Amino acid sequence: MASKEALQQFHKDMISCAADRLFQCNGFDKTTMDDIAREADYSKATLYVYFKSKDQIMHYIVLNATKMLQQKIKAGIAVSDDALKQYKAICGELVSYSKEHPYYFDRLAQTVAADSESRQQNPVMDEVYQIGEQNNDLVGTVIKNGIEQGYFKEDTPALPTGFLFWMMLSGVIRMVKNKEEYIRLRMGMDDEVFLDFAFRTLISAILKDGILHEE
Amino acid sequence: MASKEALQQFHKDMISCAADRLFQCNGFDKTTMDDIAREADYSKATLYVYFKSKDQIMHYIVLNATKMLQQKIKAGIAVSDDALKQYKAICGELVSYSKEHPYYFDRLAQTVAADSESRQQNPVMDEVYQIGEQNNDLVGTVIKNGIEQGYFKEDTPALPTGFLFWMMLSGVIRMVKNKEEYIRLRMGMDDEVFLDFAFRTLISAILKDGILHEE
Amino acid sequence: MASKEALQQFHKDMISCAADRLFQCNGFDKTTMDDIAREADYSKATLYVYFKSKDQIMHYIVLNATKMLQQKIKAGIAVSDDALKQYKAICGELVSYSKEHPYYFDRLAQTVAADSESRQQNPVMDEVYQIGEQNNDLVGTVIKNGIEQGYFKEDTPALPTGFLFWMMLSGVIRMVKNKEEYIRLRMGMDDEVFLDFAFRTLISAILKDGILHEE
Amino acid sequence: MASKEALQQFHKDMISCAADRLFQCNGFDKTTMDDIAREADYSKATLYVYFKSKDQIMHYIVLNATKMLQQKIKAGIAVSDDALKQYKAICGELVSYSKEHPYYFDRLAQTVAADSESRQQNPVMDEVYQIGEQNNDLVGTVIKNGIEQGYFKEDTPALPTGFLFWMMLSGVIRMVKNKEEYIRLRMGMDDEVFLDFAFRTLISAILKDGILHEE
DNA sequence: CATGAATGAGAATTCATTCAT
DNA sequence: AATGAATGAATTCTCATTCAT
Repeated sequence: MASKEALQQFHKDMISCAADRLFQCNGFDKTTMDDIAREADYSKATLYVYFKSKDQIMHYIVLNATKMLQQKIKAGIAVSDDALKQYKAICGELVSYSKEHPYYFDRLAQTVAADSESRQQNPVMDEVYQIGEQNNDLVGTVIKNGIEQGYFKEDTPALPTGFLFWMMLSGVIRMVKNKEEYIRLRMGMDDEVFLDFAFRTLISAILKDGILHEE
Repeated sequence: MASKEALQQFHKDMISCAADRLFQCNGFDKTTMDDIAREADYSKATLYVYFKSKDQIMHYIVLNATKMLQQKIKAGIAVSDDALKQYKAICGELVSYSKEHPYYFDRLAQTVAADSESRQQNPVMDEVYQIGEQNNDLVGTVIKNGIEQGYFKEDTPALPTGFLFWMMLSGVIRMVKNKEEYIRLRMGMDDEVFLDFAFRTLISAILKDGILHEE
Repeated sequence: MASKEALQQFHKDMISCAADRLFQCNGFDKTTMDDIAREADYSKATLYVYFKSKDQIMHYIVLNATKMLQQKIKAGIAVSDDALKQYKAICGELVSYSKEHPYYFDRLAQTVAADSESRQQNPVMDEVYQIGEQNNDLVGTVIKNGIEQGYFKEDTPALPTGFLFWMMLSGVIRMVKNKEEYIRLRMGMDDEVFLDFAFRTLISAILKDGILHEE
Repeated sequence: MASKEALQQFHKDMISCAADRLFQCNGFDKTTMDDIAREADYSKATLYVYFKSKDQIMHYIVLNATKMLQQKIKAGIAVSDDALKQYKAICGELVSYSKEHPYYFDRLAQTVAADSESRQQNPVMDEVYQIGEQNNDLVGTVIKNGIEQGYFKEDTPALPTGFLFWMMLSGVIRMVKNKEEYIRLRMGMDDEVFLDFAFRTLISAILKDGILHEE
């Protein structure tokens, strides 16, 4: 039976997914363990068999989300060697990711905020932080590629720009999710259209001639 | 006595300021009415004389913060007729504002998210929303100015770009606040330097020649 | 209104007395805060207005009991200058005390057992301990009197004997309370008669001629 | 296979010993079945194969402890025909016993408290009670011996005195265990020295001339 | 027999809110 | 208006016990 550990995994995922759904709708504090038990269709006590505390559930979710996000970024980069195509792919992945885990960006921002002190005490938080750094580096690498490939201005500092892009992209995605209605009403745009506009505008900031030439 | 209402105002401000301080430190959910009463030096029951509920305090704070933010944006615009100077001024105001009300950006993002339905039921939230729209328009106006003054690309859509800038700027400011340490460690930059870098990078996206010429 | 503090006192006493009753019947662990609230006819939340925790209630009870016990011992000593009469009076007081607070001796033994470390952290426990020491000294004083008055063997060490008597007396009282039925059945003695027998036997151990001469 | 029952015995002992260790350290209520399972290195469910409930484990321990105590007392008596030597031997046995099962004295005192009604419903408790009676009788026998041998006052009532001695001895041993530190600090005595002092003082109470002549 | 897994029934504690004065 | 006091309704977490395998 290889299933012993797999079964544990299965239950942890069942629970954390249910929790994730509720956290997304109502927020962490307003979601109770009773709610999670009901949503996951386990007894409340069973939750504590798989997770030591409510916080641990959150950490587990964030860690998973972070790992998945990294997969997406890597997948985006793997699409091509061309920096512009990589950028587009990453943007696409981020959007698809934000559809799957709509509130993850908010949560990630809060979690990674944890100072080094509290991270030291919490190995999960620390792992999240480490992966976050790696993600920044990955985006930085794309920028570097783009400079070498002659797309981006030569004086573009890869790492800070990578980090900045990461922040702006995730910030925009986060907010667009909340303002779909507003965007449609005021700008007559679908949220996907608006995001595409955002991605193009942002990349223009470092393009050599300031203009994105689509193939 | 015209002071009747003024006195009410005074107490409301006393309480909401105390609450704001605590919300910023510990978050909304982790702040109790007891905490607020202690911080404001009122009895807990008195809080309920001036606010119907804890949520009402939050709404009041957000509304005030939104209004103040608008003041800041207007002040930034009033600085000059030159769009670039206005942009810079607004960025500066946003940063100074985020120092004074660090927690506001987060809260605003969440609050304004409220859909039209819940806004209808809550006049305060609706007012917040209205002012938020006005703020977007204000930024849009600056963009329009910049186009007319020949700084920005002619095909820049003023309103969406204004909105996008607003989202990106506030997103960056929010996250930088949480990652000061990381930025210093990994990029060797002060947070203010990084923010300046961010503002310059962003504006390059719509500058005609993609380059910001400082005077 | 001098009653402000007095009222607080009143409620604390109401609650702690109710708790005491339940602790005595069912033990500390098996008594819940709900039980106490019901018994005292307060809401459970109100209990926490007057006591920080369940433990605090226990501490309060023990402290009070200890103080009252000291009163009794002092009263017993005050009865006369004659050591034998003092001894008898103290024994009587202890018995009457054990009727009023039947389970106190058990609890005291446990509480005072606390090592100096945990006492340091708990001022109430420490106070209990201090008073306990004073009680030992008081009994020691009686022994000393008795030696001087020629009742007791001259080589009787006052302090250790005082302490020993205290332990044996309280031990016997504790156990007799639990074994009334057994004593009646097996020895055909009322518990009071048995206790009297115990007190006489014990004092014989240090009487000069080993015999208690009643007046 | 005669071992069927022996094996059951073995497991029951494994479990009850583990439980005993934990009860002694942390008390009955603060020891969980999980703790016991871990300490005994059985699965928690297996505990229920051998004991119907947590209470049953306690009862089993108390019964065993009571039986062992009886062994000790009998051993003490067997040492000699001389009542004084028997007394000393019993005292020594009690002390050694209290070192091995420090928590037992407390528990015994509480358990035996059970009234005849609840004993009827619980055969184990009843057995404990029966053995307790026998123990009292055994001590009573020693007293009787001592009277016949001319050591003790002729009017000493054997049974009540036996019982009294049992209570006082166990009471002292119990409390000394908790107050070692205090005794060392205040009286400059080792706990064993103090106990020896206690035993000598107590026996003096019934010695014909009130003085213990050591050989 | 042995046990991993699941859980019902609490347990202590908290807190926003009400109300009589 | 201001508040001390009181509390209902949760909330997180625990644990003895059961049961299918």
